[in-house]
Amino acid sequence: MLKFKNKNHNKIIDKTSFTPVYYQLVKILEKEILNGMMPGDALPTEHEISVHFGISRMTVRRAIAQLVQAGMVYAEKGRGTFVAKPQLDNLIFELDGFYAETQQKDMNPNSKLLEVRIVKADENIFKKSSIPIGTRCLYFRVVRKVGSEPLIYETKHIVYSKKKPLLEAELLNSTWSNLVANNGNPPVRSQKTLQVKLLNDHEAKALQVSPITPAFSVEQVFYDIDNNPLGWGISLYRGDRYKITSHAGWAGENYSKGVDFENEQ
Amino acid sequence: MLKFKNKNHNKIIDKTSFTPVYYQLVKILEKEILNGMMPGDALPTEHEISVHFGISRMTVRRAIAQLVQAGMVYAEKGRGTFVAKPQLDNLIFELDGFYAETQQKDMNPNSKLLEVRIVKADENIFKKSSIPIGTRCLYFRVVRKVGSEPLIYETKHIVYSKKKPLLEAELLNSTWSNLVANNGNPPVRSQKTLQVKLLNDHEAKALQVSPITPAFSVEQVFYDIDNNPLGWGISLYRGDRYKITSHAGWAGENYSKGVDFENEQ
DNA sequence: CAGTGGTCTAGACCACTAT
DNA sequence: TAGTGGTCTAGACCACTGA
Repeated sequence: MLKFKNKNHNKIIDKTSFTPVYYQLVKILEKEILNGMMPGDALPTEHEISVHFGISRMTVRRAIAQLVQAGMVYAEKGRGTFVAKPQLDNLIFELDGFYAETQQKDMNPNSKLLEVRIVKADENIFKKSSIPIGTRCLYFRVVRKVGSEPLIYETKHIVYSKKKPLLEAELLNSTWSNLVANNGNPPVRSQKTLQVKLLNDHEAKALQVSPITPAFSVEQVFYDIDNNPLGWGISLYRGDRYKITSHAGWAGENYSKGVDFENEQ
Repeated sequence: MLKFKNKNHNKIIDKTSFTPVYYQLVKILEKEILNGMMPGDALPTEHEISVHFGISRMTVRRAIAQLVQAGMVYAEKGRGTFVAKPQLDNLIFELDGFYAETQQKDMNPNSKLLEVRIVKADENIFKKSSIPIGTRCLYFRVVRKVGSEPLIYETKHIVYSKKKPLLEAELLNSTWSNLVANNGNPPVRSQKTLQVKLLNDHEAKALQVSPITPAFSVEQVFYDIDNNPLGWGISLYRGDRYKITSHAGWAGENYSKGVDFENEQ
């Protein structure tokens, strides 16, 4: 019997199952680690595991690789594989939902185009985005609402091409990267900066809040494959309405992560 | 000769090299994709690649798996493997540096303990952290500075155990998760919330800024393996000094990501 | 020295896609 | 039906660790 440090292991792998063997093993090892193993404890060797379950060592390695990827274990050449200490001090926030959350949920999301026009990039735009001075850009401002409540204020510049004129509906509904891709030269990378800012009078008015309301500022620059800037935008998210949650470590069943914008306090 | 859509491929794999074959192939494929392939284009089949380079299909699969992991390509059963469209609209910010950056850089980082005492968890603490009302907690407040400039204001509660008394130096210098681990019941997961807040008078005074300064608020709760809360803390980062940068898409050489706290604007 | 994880091979069978 | 990616095997050799 294979010993997982504290107790005999009696799980079995069903080779006829539709779920892959390596994945069954991942789940077995996860459970074994969660129930009674401590950081630093050694897992059985790959050879032991493969013999015990009657599977190939390559399959065992695939399962372990997945646990390494998840940060649950680490392997050391010539020594063994060990339970890792959960990494809890690094903070990773995913802001996918910043946009998506407002869109779903039959909350009547809607947007208002405040201004559109063609501008030539000036010193300021160049400094922020490295778009060369004089470049013709499509400039527009949008307020995004849920119901009658404004939540996001966006200011964007897109390097202009006559190829395809953009319709108002596109400006409001396309994703940022799709808009930037408009001229056929697709963006392949983007640089983002997250800051906190106090809204100025103008922004506060557009968002219908008092001018001293704090806000998340997300600034993005998109580049094509040759590192030419294609677009630059700043989105302001009302700080009184948005918070970002994140989770780290060995997730239990109740894993969650996302953005709320309907919060107390 | 293997055709990578646009041109003949003349790279070669050195099987005697110290760098693994699969990794050489990853780099070759990356270069091939960056130079002239577009999202949606098909890669050569795994079989074609293995024959062309004279390597096993399993090794080819390992290289491709790495590209899938990186989000550069995607595979479809029965169809083939294709170049992916870079995901640029989801925002992922890593705040590892929030702490680390201030520590390095011979910038004379230093911390000041404002208060320590034992408290019993009240209604408010319970609501924020789910630490049961009445639980004895170590409560302390710290200001972290670089040189003479205060940057971070922290308020923390740790579920108290008599096991190991904590020294002042530990409170100031240990990582948050190490402090929480003090009582021998290690934290295995944490929940975090990022918000923007206006500093109140008390916080602003501690950070030596005007009270209407906005700040990042990072709130963390640590749990043990049985989902018992072990600690709860709020860190306030001066919004005028911190910004968080992030990068997405097909990284060129000049990949960068992190936290700056010495910024213009 | 024996044991470990890291790499790699040359097959095999499968489910799926397209024709 | 032919071709694709997904899984799995039973070996092999290597570099590294520890006694």
